[in-house]
Amino acid sequence: MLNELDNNMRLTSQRQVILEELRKVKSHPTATEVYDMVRKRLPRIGLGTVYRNLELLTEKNIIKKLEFGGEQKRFDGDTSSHYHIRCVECNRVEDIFIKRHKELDKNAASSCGYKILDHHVQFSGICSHCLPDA
Amino acid sequence: MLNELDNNMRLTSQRQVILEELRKVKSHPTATEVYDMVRKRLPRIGLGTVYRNLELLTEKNIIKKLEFGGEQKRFDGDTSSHYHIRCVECNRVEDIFIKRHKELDKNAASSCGYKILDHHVQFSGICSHCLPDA
DNA sequence: CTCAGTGCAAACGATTTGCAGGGCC
DNA sequence: GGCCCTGCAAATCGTTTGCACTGAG
Repeated sequence: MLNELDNNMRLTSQRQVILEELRKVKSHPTATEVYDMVRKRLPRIGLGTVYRNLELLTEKNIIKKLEFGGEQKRFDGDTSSHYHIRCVECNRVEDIFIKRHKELDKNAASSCGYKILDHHVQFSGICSHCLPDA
Repeated sequence: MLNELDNNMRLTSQRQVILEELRKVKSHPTATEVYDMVRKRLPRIGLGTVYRNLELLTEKNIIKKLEFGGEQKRFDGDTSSHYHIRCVECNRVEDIFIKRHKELDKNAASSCGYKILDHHVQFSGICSHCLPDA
């Protein structure tokens, strides 16, 4: 694990625990949530350290930063390409593993002068927990 | 214009000018940018008023709030359903008018227990202004 | 040893809010 | 004339950063 690190990046316990905790869940936690998770194992860790490491791991493509609507950014320990859905009731964010629509990029390319690099699809809906009481 | 307002929503000059300025451009300005645009016509307007009105117009579906990655939220005077692309170099955001992919919603629905309400596609790429010097 | 990384606290930037006055309906 | 809305400023919230110290390599 973390063999993806640069030679001059150190494998600190903080960094290791942050990554482990993030990979343990599928809930796309915010920085504060990661902080809380990690603090159970490293009570003296600072929130700044969490932010710094999440940023750094994102730059190295070891994790992914999700820039959803809403206030806080979320982080995903799964870097495989997939879409996301957010429940408009409880704000839960879950993965959607459907095949990437390559035509989207093609269609977009022909409709504008951009060189298309990537796309992301965010669905919004109501999750099974929130549906019954609607 | 603004006949979409509730009976108890007042048509103040601030509100009117904010909407007019927003509809005038296709640049998806941030709240501060709207503030600057509006201030040329209403020099004494407060930033808080701009935020309050943008929020309110969003709730009434008269404008749209775009929650892109990055720091500030952007606003779109065009509420018709369309996708967006952001230039990773200059952060410009432009419209992509390709047909909505209905299959996306269908595929997503069958892959999760959600009731799908909507989806949005954000492309990232490099715009024509930034391409030559790459 | 050295220098990247840490904890802590202060700084920051975007957005929100409390309040007293103002003007639309 | 009521009350929605405004300007202003202070407050809030997520995130970033400066600094002196620590510990990985």
